[in-house]
Amino acid sequence: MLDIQTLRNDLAGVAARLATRGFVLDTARFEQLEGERKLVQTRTQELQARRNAASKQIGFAKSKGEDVTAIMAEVANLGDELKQAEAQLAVVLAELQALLEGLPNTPHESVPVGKSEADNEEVRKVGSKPSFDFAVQDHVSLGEGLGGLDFETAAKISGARFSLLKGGLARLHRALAQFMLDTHTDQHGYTEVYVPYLVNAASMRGTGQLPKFEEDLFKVPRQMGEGIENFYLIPTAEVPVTNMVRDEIVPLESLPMKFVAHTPCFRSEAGSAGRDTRGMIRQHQFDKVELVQMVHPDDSSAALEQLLGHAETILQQLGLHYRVVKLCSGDIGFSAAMTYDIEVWLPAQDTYREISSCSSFGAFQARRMQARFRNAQGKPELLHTLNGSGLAVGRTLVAVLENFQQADGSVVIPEVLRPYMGGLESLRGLK
RNA sequence: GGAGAAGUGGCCGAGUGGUCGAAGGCACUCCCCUGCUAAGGGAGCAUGCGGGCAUAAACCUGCAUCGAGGGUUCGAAUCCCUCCUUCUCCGCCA
Repeated sequence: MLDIQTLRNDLAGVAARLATRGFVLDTARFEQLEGERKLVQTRTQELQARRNAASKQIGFAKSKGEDVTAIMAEVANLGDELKQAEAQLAVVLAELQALLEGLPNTPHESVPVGKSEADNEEVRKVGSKPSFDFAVQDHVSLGEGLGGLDFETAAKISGARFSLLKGGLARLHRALAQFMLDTHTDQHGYTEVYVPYLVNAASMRGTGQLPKFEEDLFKVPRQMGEGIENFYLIPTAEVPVTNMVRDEIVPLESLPMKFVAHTPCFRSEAGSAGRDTRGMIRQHQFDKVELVQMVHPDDSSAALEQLLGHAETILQQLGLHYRVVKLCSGDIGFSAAMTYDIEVWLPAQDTYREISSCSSFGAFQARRMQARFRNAQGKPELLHTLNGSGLAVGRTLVAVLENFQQADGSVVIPEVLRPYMGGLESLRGLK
């Protein structure tokens, strides 16, 4: 959520910055709502003040045994007017809030201006493309050849966009997650957390998935008293982990907070019918190791570079070729102020595919969540949040399969994973 | 699932219709005293949103907030209803 003060003080400026990401801010509507709010709020508070003063008088007079009928009569007339004003105020505030919650974050000043993916900036390439003297297979035929990847059974059990891993492949998948977790906890100073996979609407609102992107989420209705309230399956660990600090005021000394979590992620992929239908690239369920940081506002830029480096370490240690892309203003996500994508080389597709997305959100999420720290002056101040995949486990598995495949259809296991694989050096025809 | 108890500021904890946004304590900040450690005295110290303000801080002021949402009342932390959460006991269970 953007700071309403900023909107009041520099509406045109905010509109211009939002325009760089292709968002049109209805400034006239904001001004109209804001004007109405000011009017109604002032009037409501005036009425409340009068009522409070009169009530106080009544109490005071009664305690002295005086007659209060005169004041009572005066206050009685206030009632209806006040109720009406309060109701009107509630409506205006709700509209204003809805408008505010629908506004995306303003891009950081360093973000390149652009319309789409095509305008993203390549920051660097690391490593080099592997060369093959045979016709490469994609991960689907490799996995099926190894007997460890079974989409048909997954489809029978659940439907399209699910996968089933077996034997060595299932273990490799687990090994990847373990390796990532161990690296981030042992070498990068993150605290591992295990978190709920079903969260409430307030949490989704806090990180910005709600109210705008409900169609991307899996909803689980449940009976709550007389009504229905929804749980939501997390689309990323960012949601539960970041919401750990919702409605909290943490001490200055606790910053930066760095958490890592391995969770499944669930996405309805509502808008992507027909895209990436083959293989494990785009699934309703996939595992991800997620890095989350809560930092002092002064440190968030440096923290993003650091977090990006942590994610890159995984690819480097696995020996995978990748590039880092800085997303342009038109391509960054709703809540993000700045985003780097890490794209891994996939030889069978002859292209780079996103395997991690590292973003800084400034105070955008913190403001929605009222997540604060006590600053040096002792005053509560919004903290800054960041997160990034480190990495998407399913896509990493795809990358390992495709990049380390051999002519005979076997796959060499990267050395750093072998301790997690019982010393196994390659996957071949496992049952 | 059944029975009971409880949810108050950073923390502990008083408060059952009226100068209560809230006693007292701890923690914290400032000052005084004290030649270490410790102790003593005084003051300050919730959050959000408005207005003063055309701008940052400070300050003054109004409103709201005592788990959440409704209700009763001139007035609710306090009474009523619904819900949520936590704790204890019983049952069930990975």
